[in-house]
Amino acid sequence: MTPTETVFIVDDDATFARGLSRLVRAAGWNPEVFSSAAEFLAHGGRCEDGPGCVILDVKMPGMKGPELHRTMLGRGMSLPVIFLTGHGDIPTSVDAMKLGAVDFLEKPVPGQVIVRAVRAALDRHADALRRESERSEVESRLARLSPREREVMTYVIAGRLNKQIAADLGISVKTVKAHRAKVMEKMVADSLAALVDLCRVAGVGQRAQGRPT
Amino acid sequence: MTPTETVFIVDDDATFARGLSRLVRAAGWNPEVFSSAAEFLAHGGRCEDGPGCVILDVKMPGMKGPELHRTMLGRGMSLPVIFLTGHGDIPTSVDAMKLGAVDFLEKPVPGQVIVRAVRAALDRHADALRRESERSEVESRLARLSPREREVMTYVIAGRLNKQIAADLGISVKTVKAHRAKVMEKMVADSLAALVDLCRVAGVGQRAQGRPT
DNA sequence: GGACCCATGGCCCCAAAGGGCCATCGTCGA
DNA sequence: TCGACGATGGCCCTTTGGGGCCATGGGTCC
Repeated sequence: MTPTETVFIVDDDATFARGLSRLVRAAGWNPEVFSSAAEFLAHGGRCEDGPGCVILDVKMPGMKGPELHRTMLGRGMSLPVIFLTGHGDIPTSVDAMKLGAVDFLEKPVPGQVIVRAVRAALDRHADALRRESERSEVESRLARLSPREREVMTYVIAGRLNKQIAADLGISVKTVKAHRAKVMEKMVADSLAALVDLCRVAGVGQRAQGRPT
Repeated sequence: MTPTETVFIVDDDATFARGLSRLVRAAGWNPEVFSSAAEFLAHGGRCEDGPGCVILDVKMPGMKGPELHRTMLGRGMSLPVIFLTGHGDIPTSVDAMKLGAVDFLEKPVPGQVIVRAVRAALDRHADALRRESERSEVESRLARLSPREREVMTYVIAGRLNKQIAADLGISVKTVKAHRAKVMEKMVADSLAALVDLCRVAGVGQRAQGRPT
């Protein structure tokens, strides 16, 4: 079964939201409607089993769409945002896009346009989730390393030889080997190349040698 | 000396362009004015010695700003674009931002706002140039590899042992070693880690092992 | 035709990495 | 206090990788 793709709809206009909800359902996604930013934030925008996105009304009583967008970013929520607005202006749309909104549409919007935007948003989120899951997997492995192991690892992925690392750290080659072996085991890397890749995924220790000219 | 930062101004309104030009110069950058998209394209937007950006008027006789933007992207020009417009609309601004425009401003714009946008655009371009120069350096090294060497390299950065590569290619370990040595020499990599890094910069052969769960 | 590059590979040797076995300390939690 | 674990390291042996030296054969470019 296809993992459920959830489309959160945050709009104070119940009638409009219902229409959107139907559209979303008809397109094969799972709509969830909220009538205010606060209500949405209380729920947390969790969509356990798959990618999702949010369709935000710009103009709502209480917290406005753009403000909610910023709040979401501040909380580290990666849910892509699509704005819908009745009376938007350029600065608002530009700011929204700068912050990574997928689209900024003016009502009335043809259903097809919304569907396309949602599709793009869901795809983007699916990518983000993939990258994030890889990254967090690597992070959890990194977390299992002892400080010393991690230190040795940074030397290893910098291309240093065991003897050099030993000299730098003032310890014996045997000990470096021991740490190194532990690193490979804990990181579940079966080769130096794999270890370097894993570290790059997590953004650890860039560049093993001087940059090119 | 600071490398010259060039700000191309494409606007059919000569008076406005002159004002912009003065503003840009006062901010310490080098302005270059063009009165039409065609004129700018003919010049090519080359700014030899440093980062640059373009300030485009949306509404011009002949090719419009957004059209020029697309043309630039089609030609692989990495110059960041800032739009200025008198009568813009949301779809235009949103499309421009989706295509990577740095900003989309409505006239009249406070000089300070323009300066900030240009600063951001120049910084972005400087980054892009840095990455591009690294990338092209690696590409040129890759281009020096013989097909066989490159083939061997993909196995190497996938974490395969020489004996495994030899078996896979049906050749002797000695030959693999020879190719491998040539690869390290031509790529100017002094360690496996460095080689992997170089390849990642150029987007060659991702992931040395299965992805995490 | 000679210079050069590429692909191939045998022989040999050394350096480096991997790993087993064992041992000592010190810390920390049960 | 015992046991787990991290850090350290000696000894030893095997597998790999790196290179030197040399050779063959096939192309290509002046």
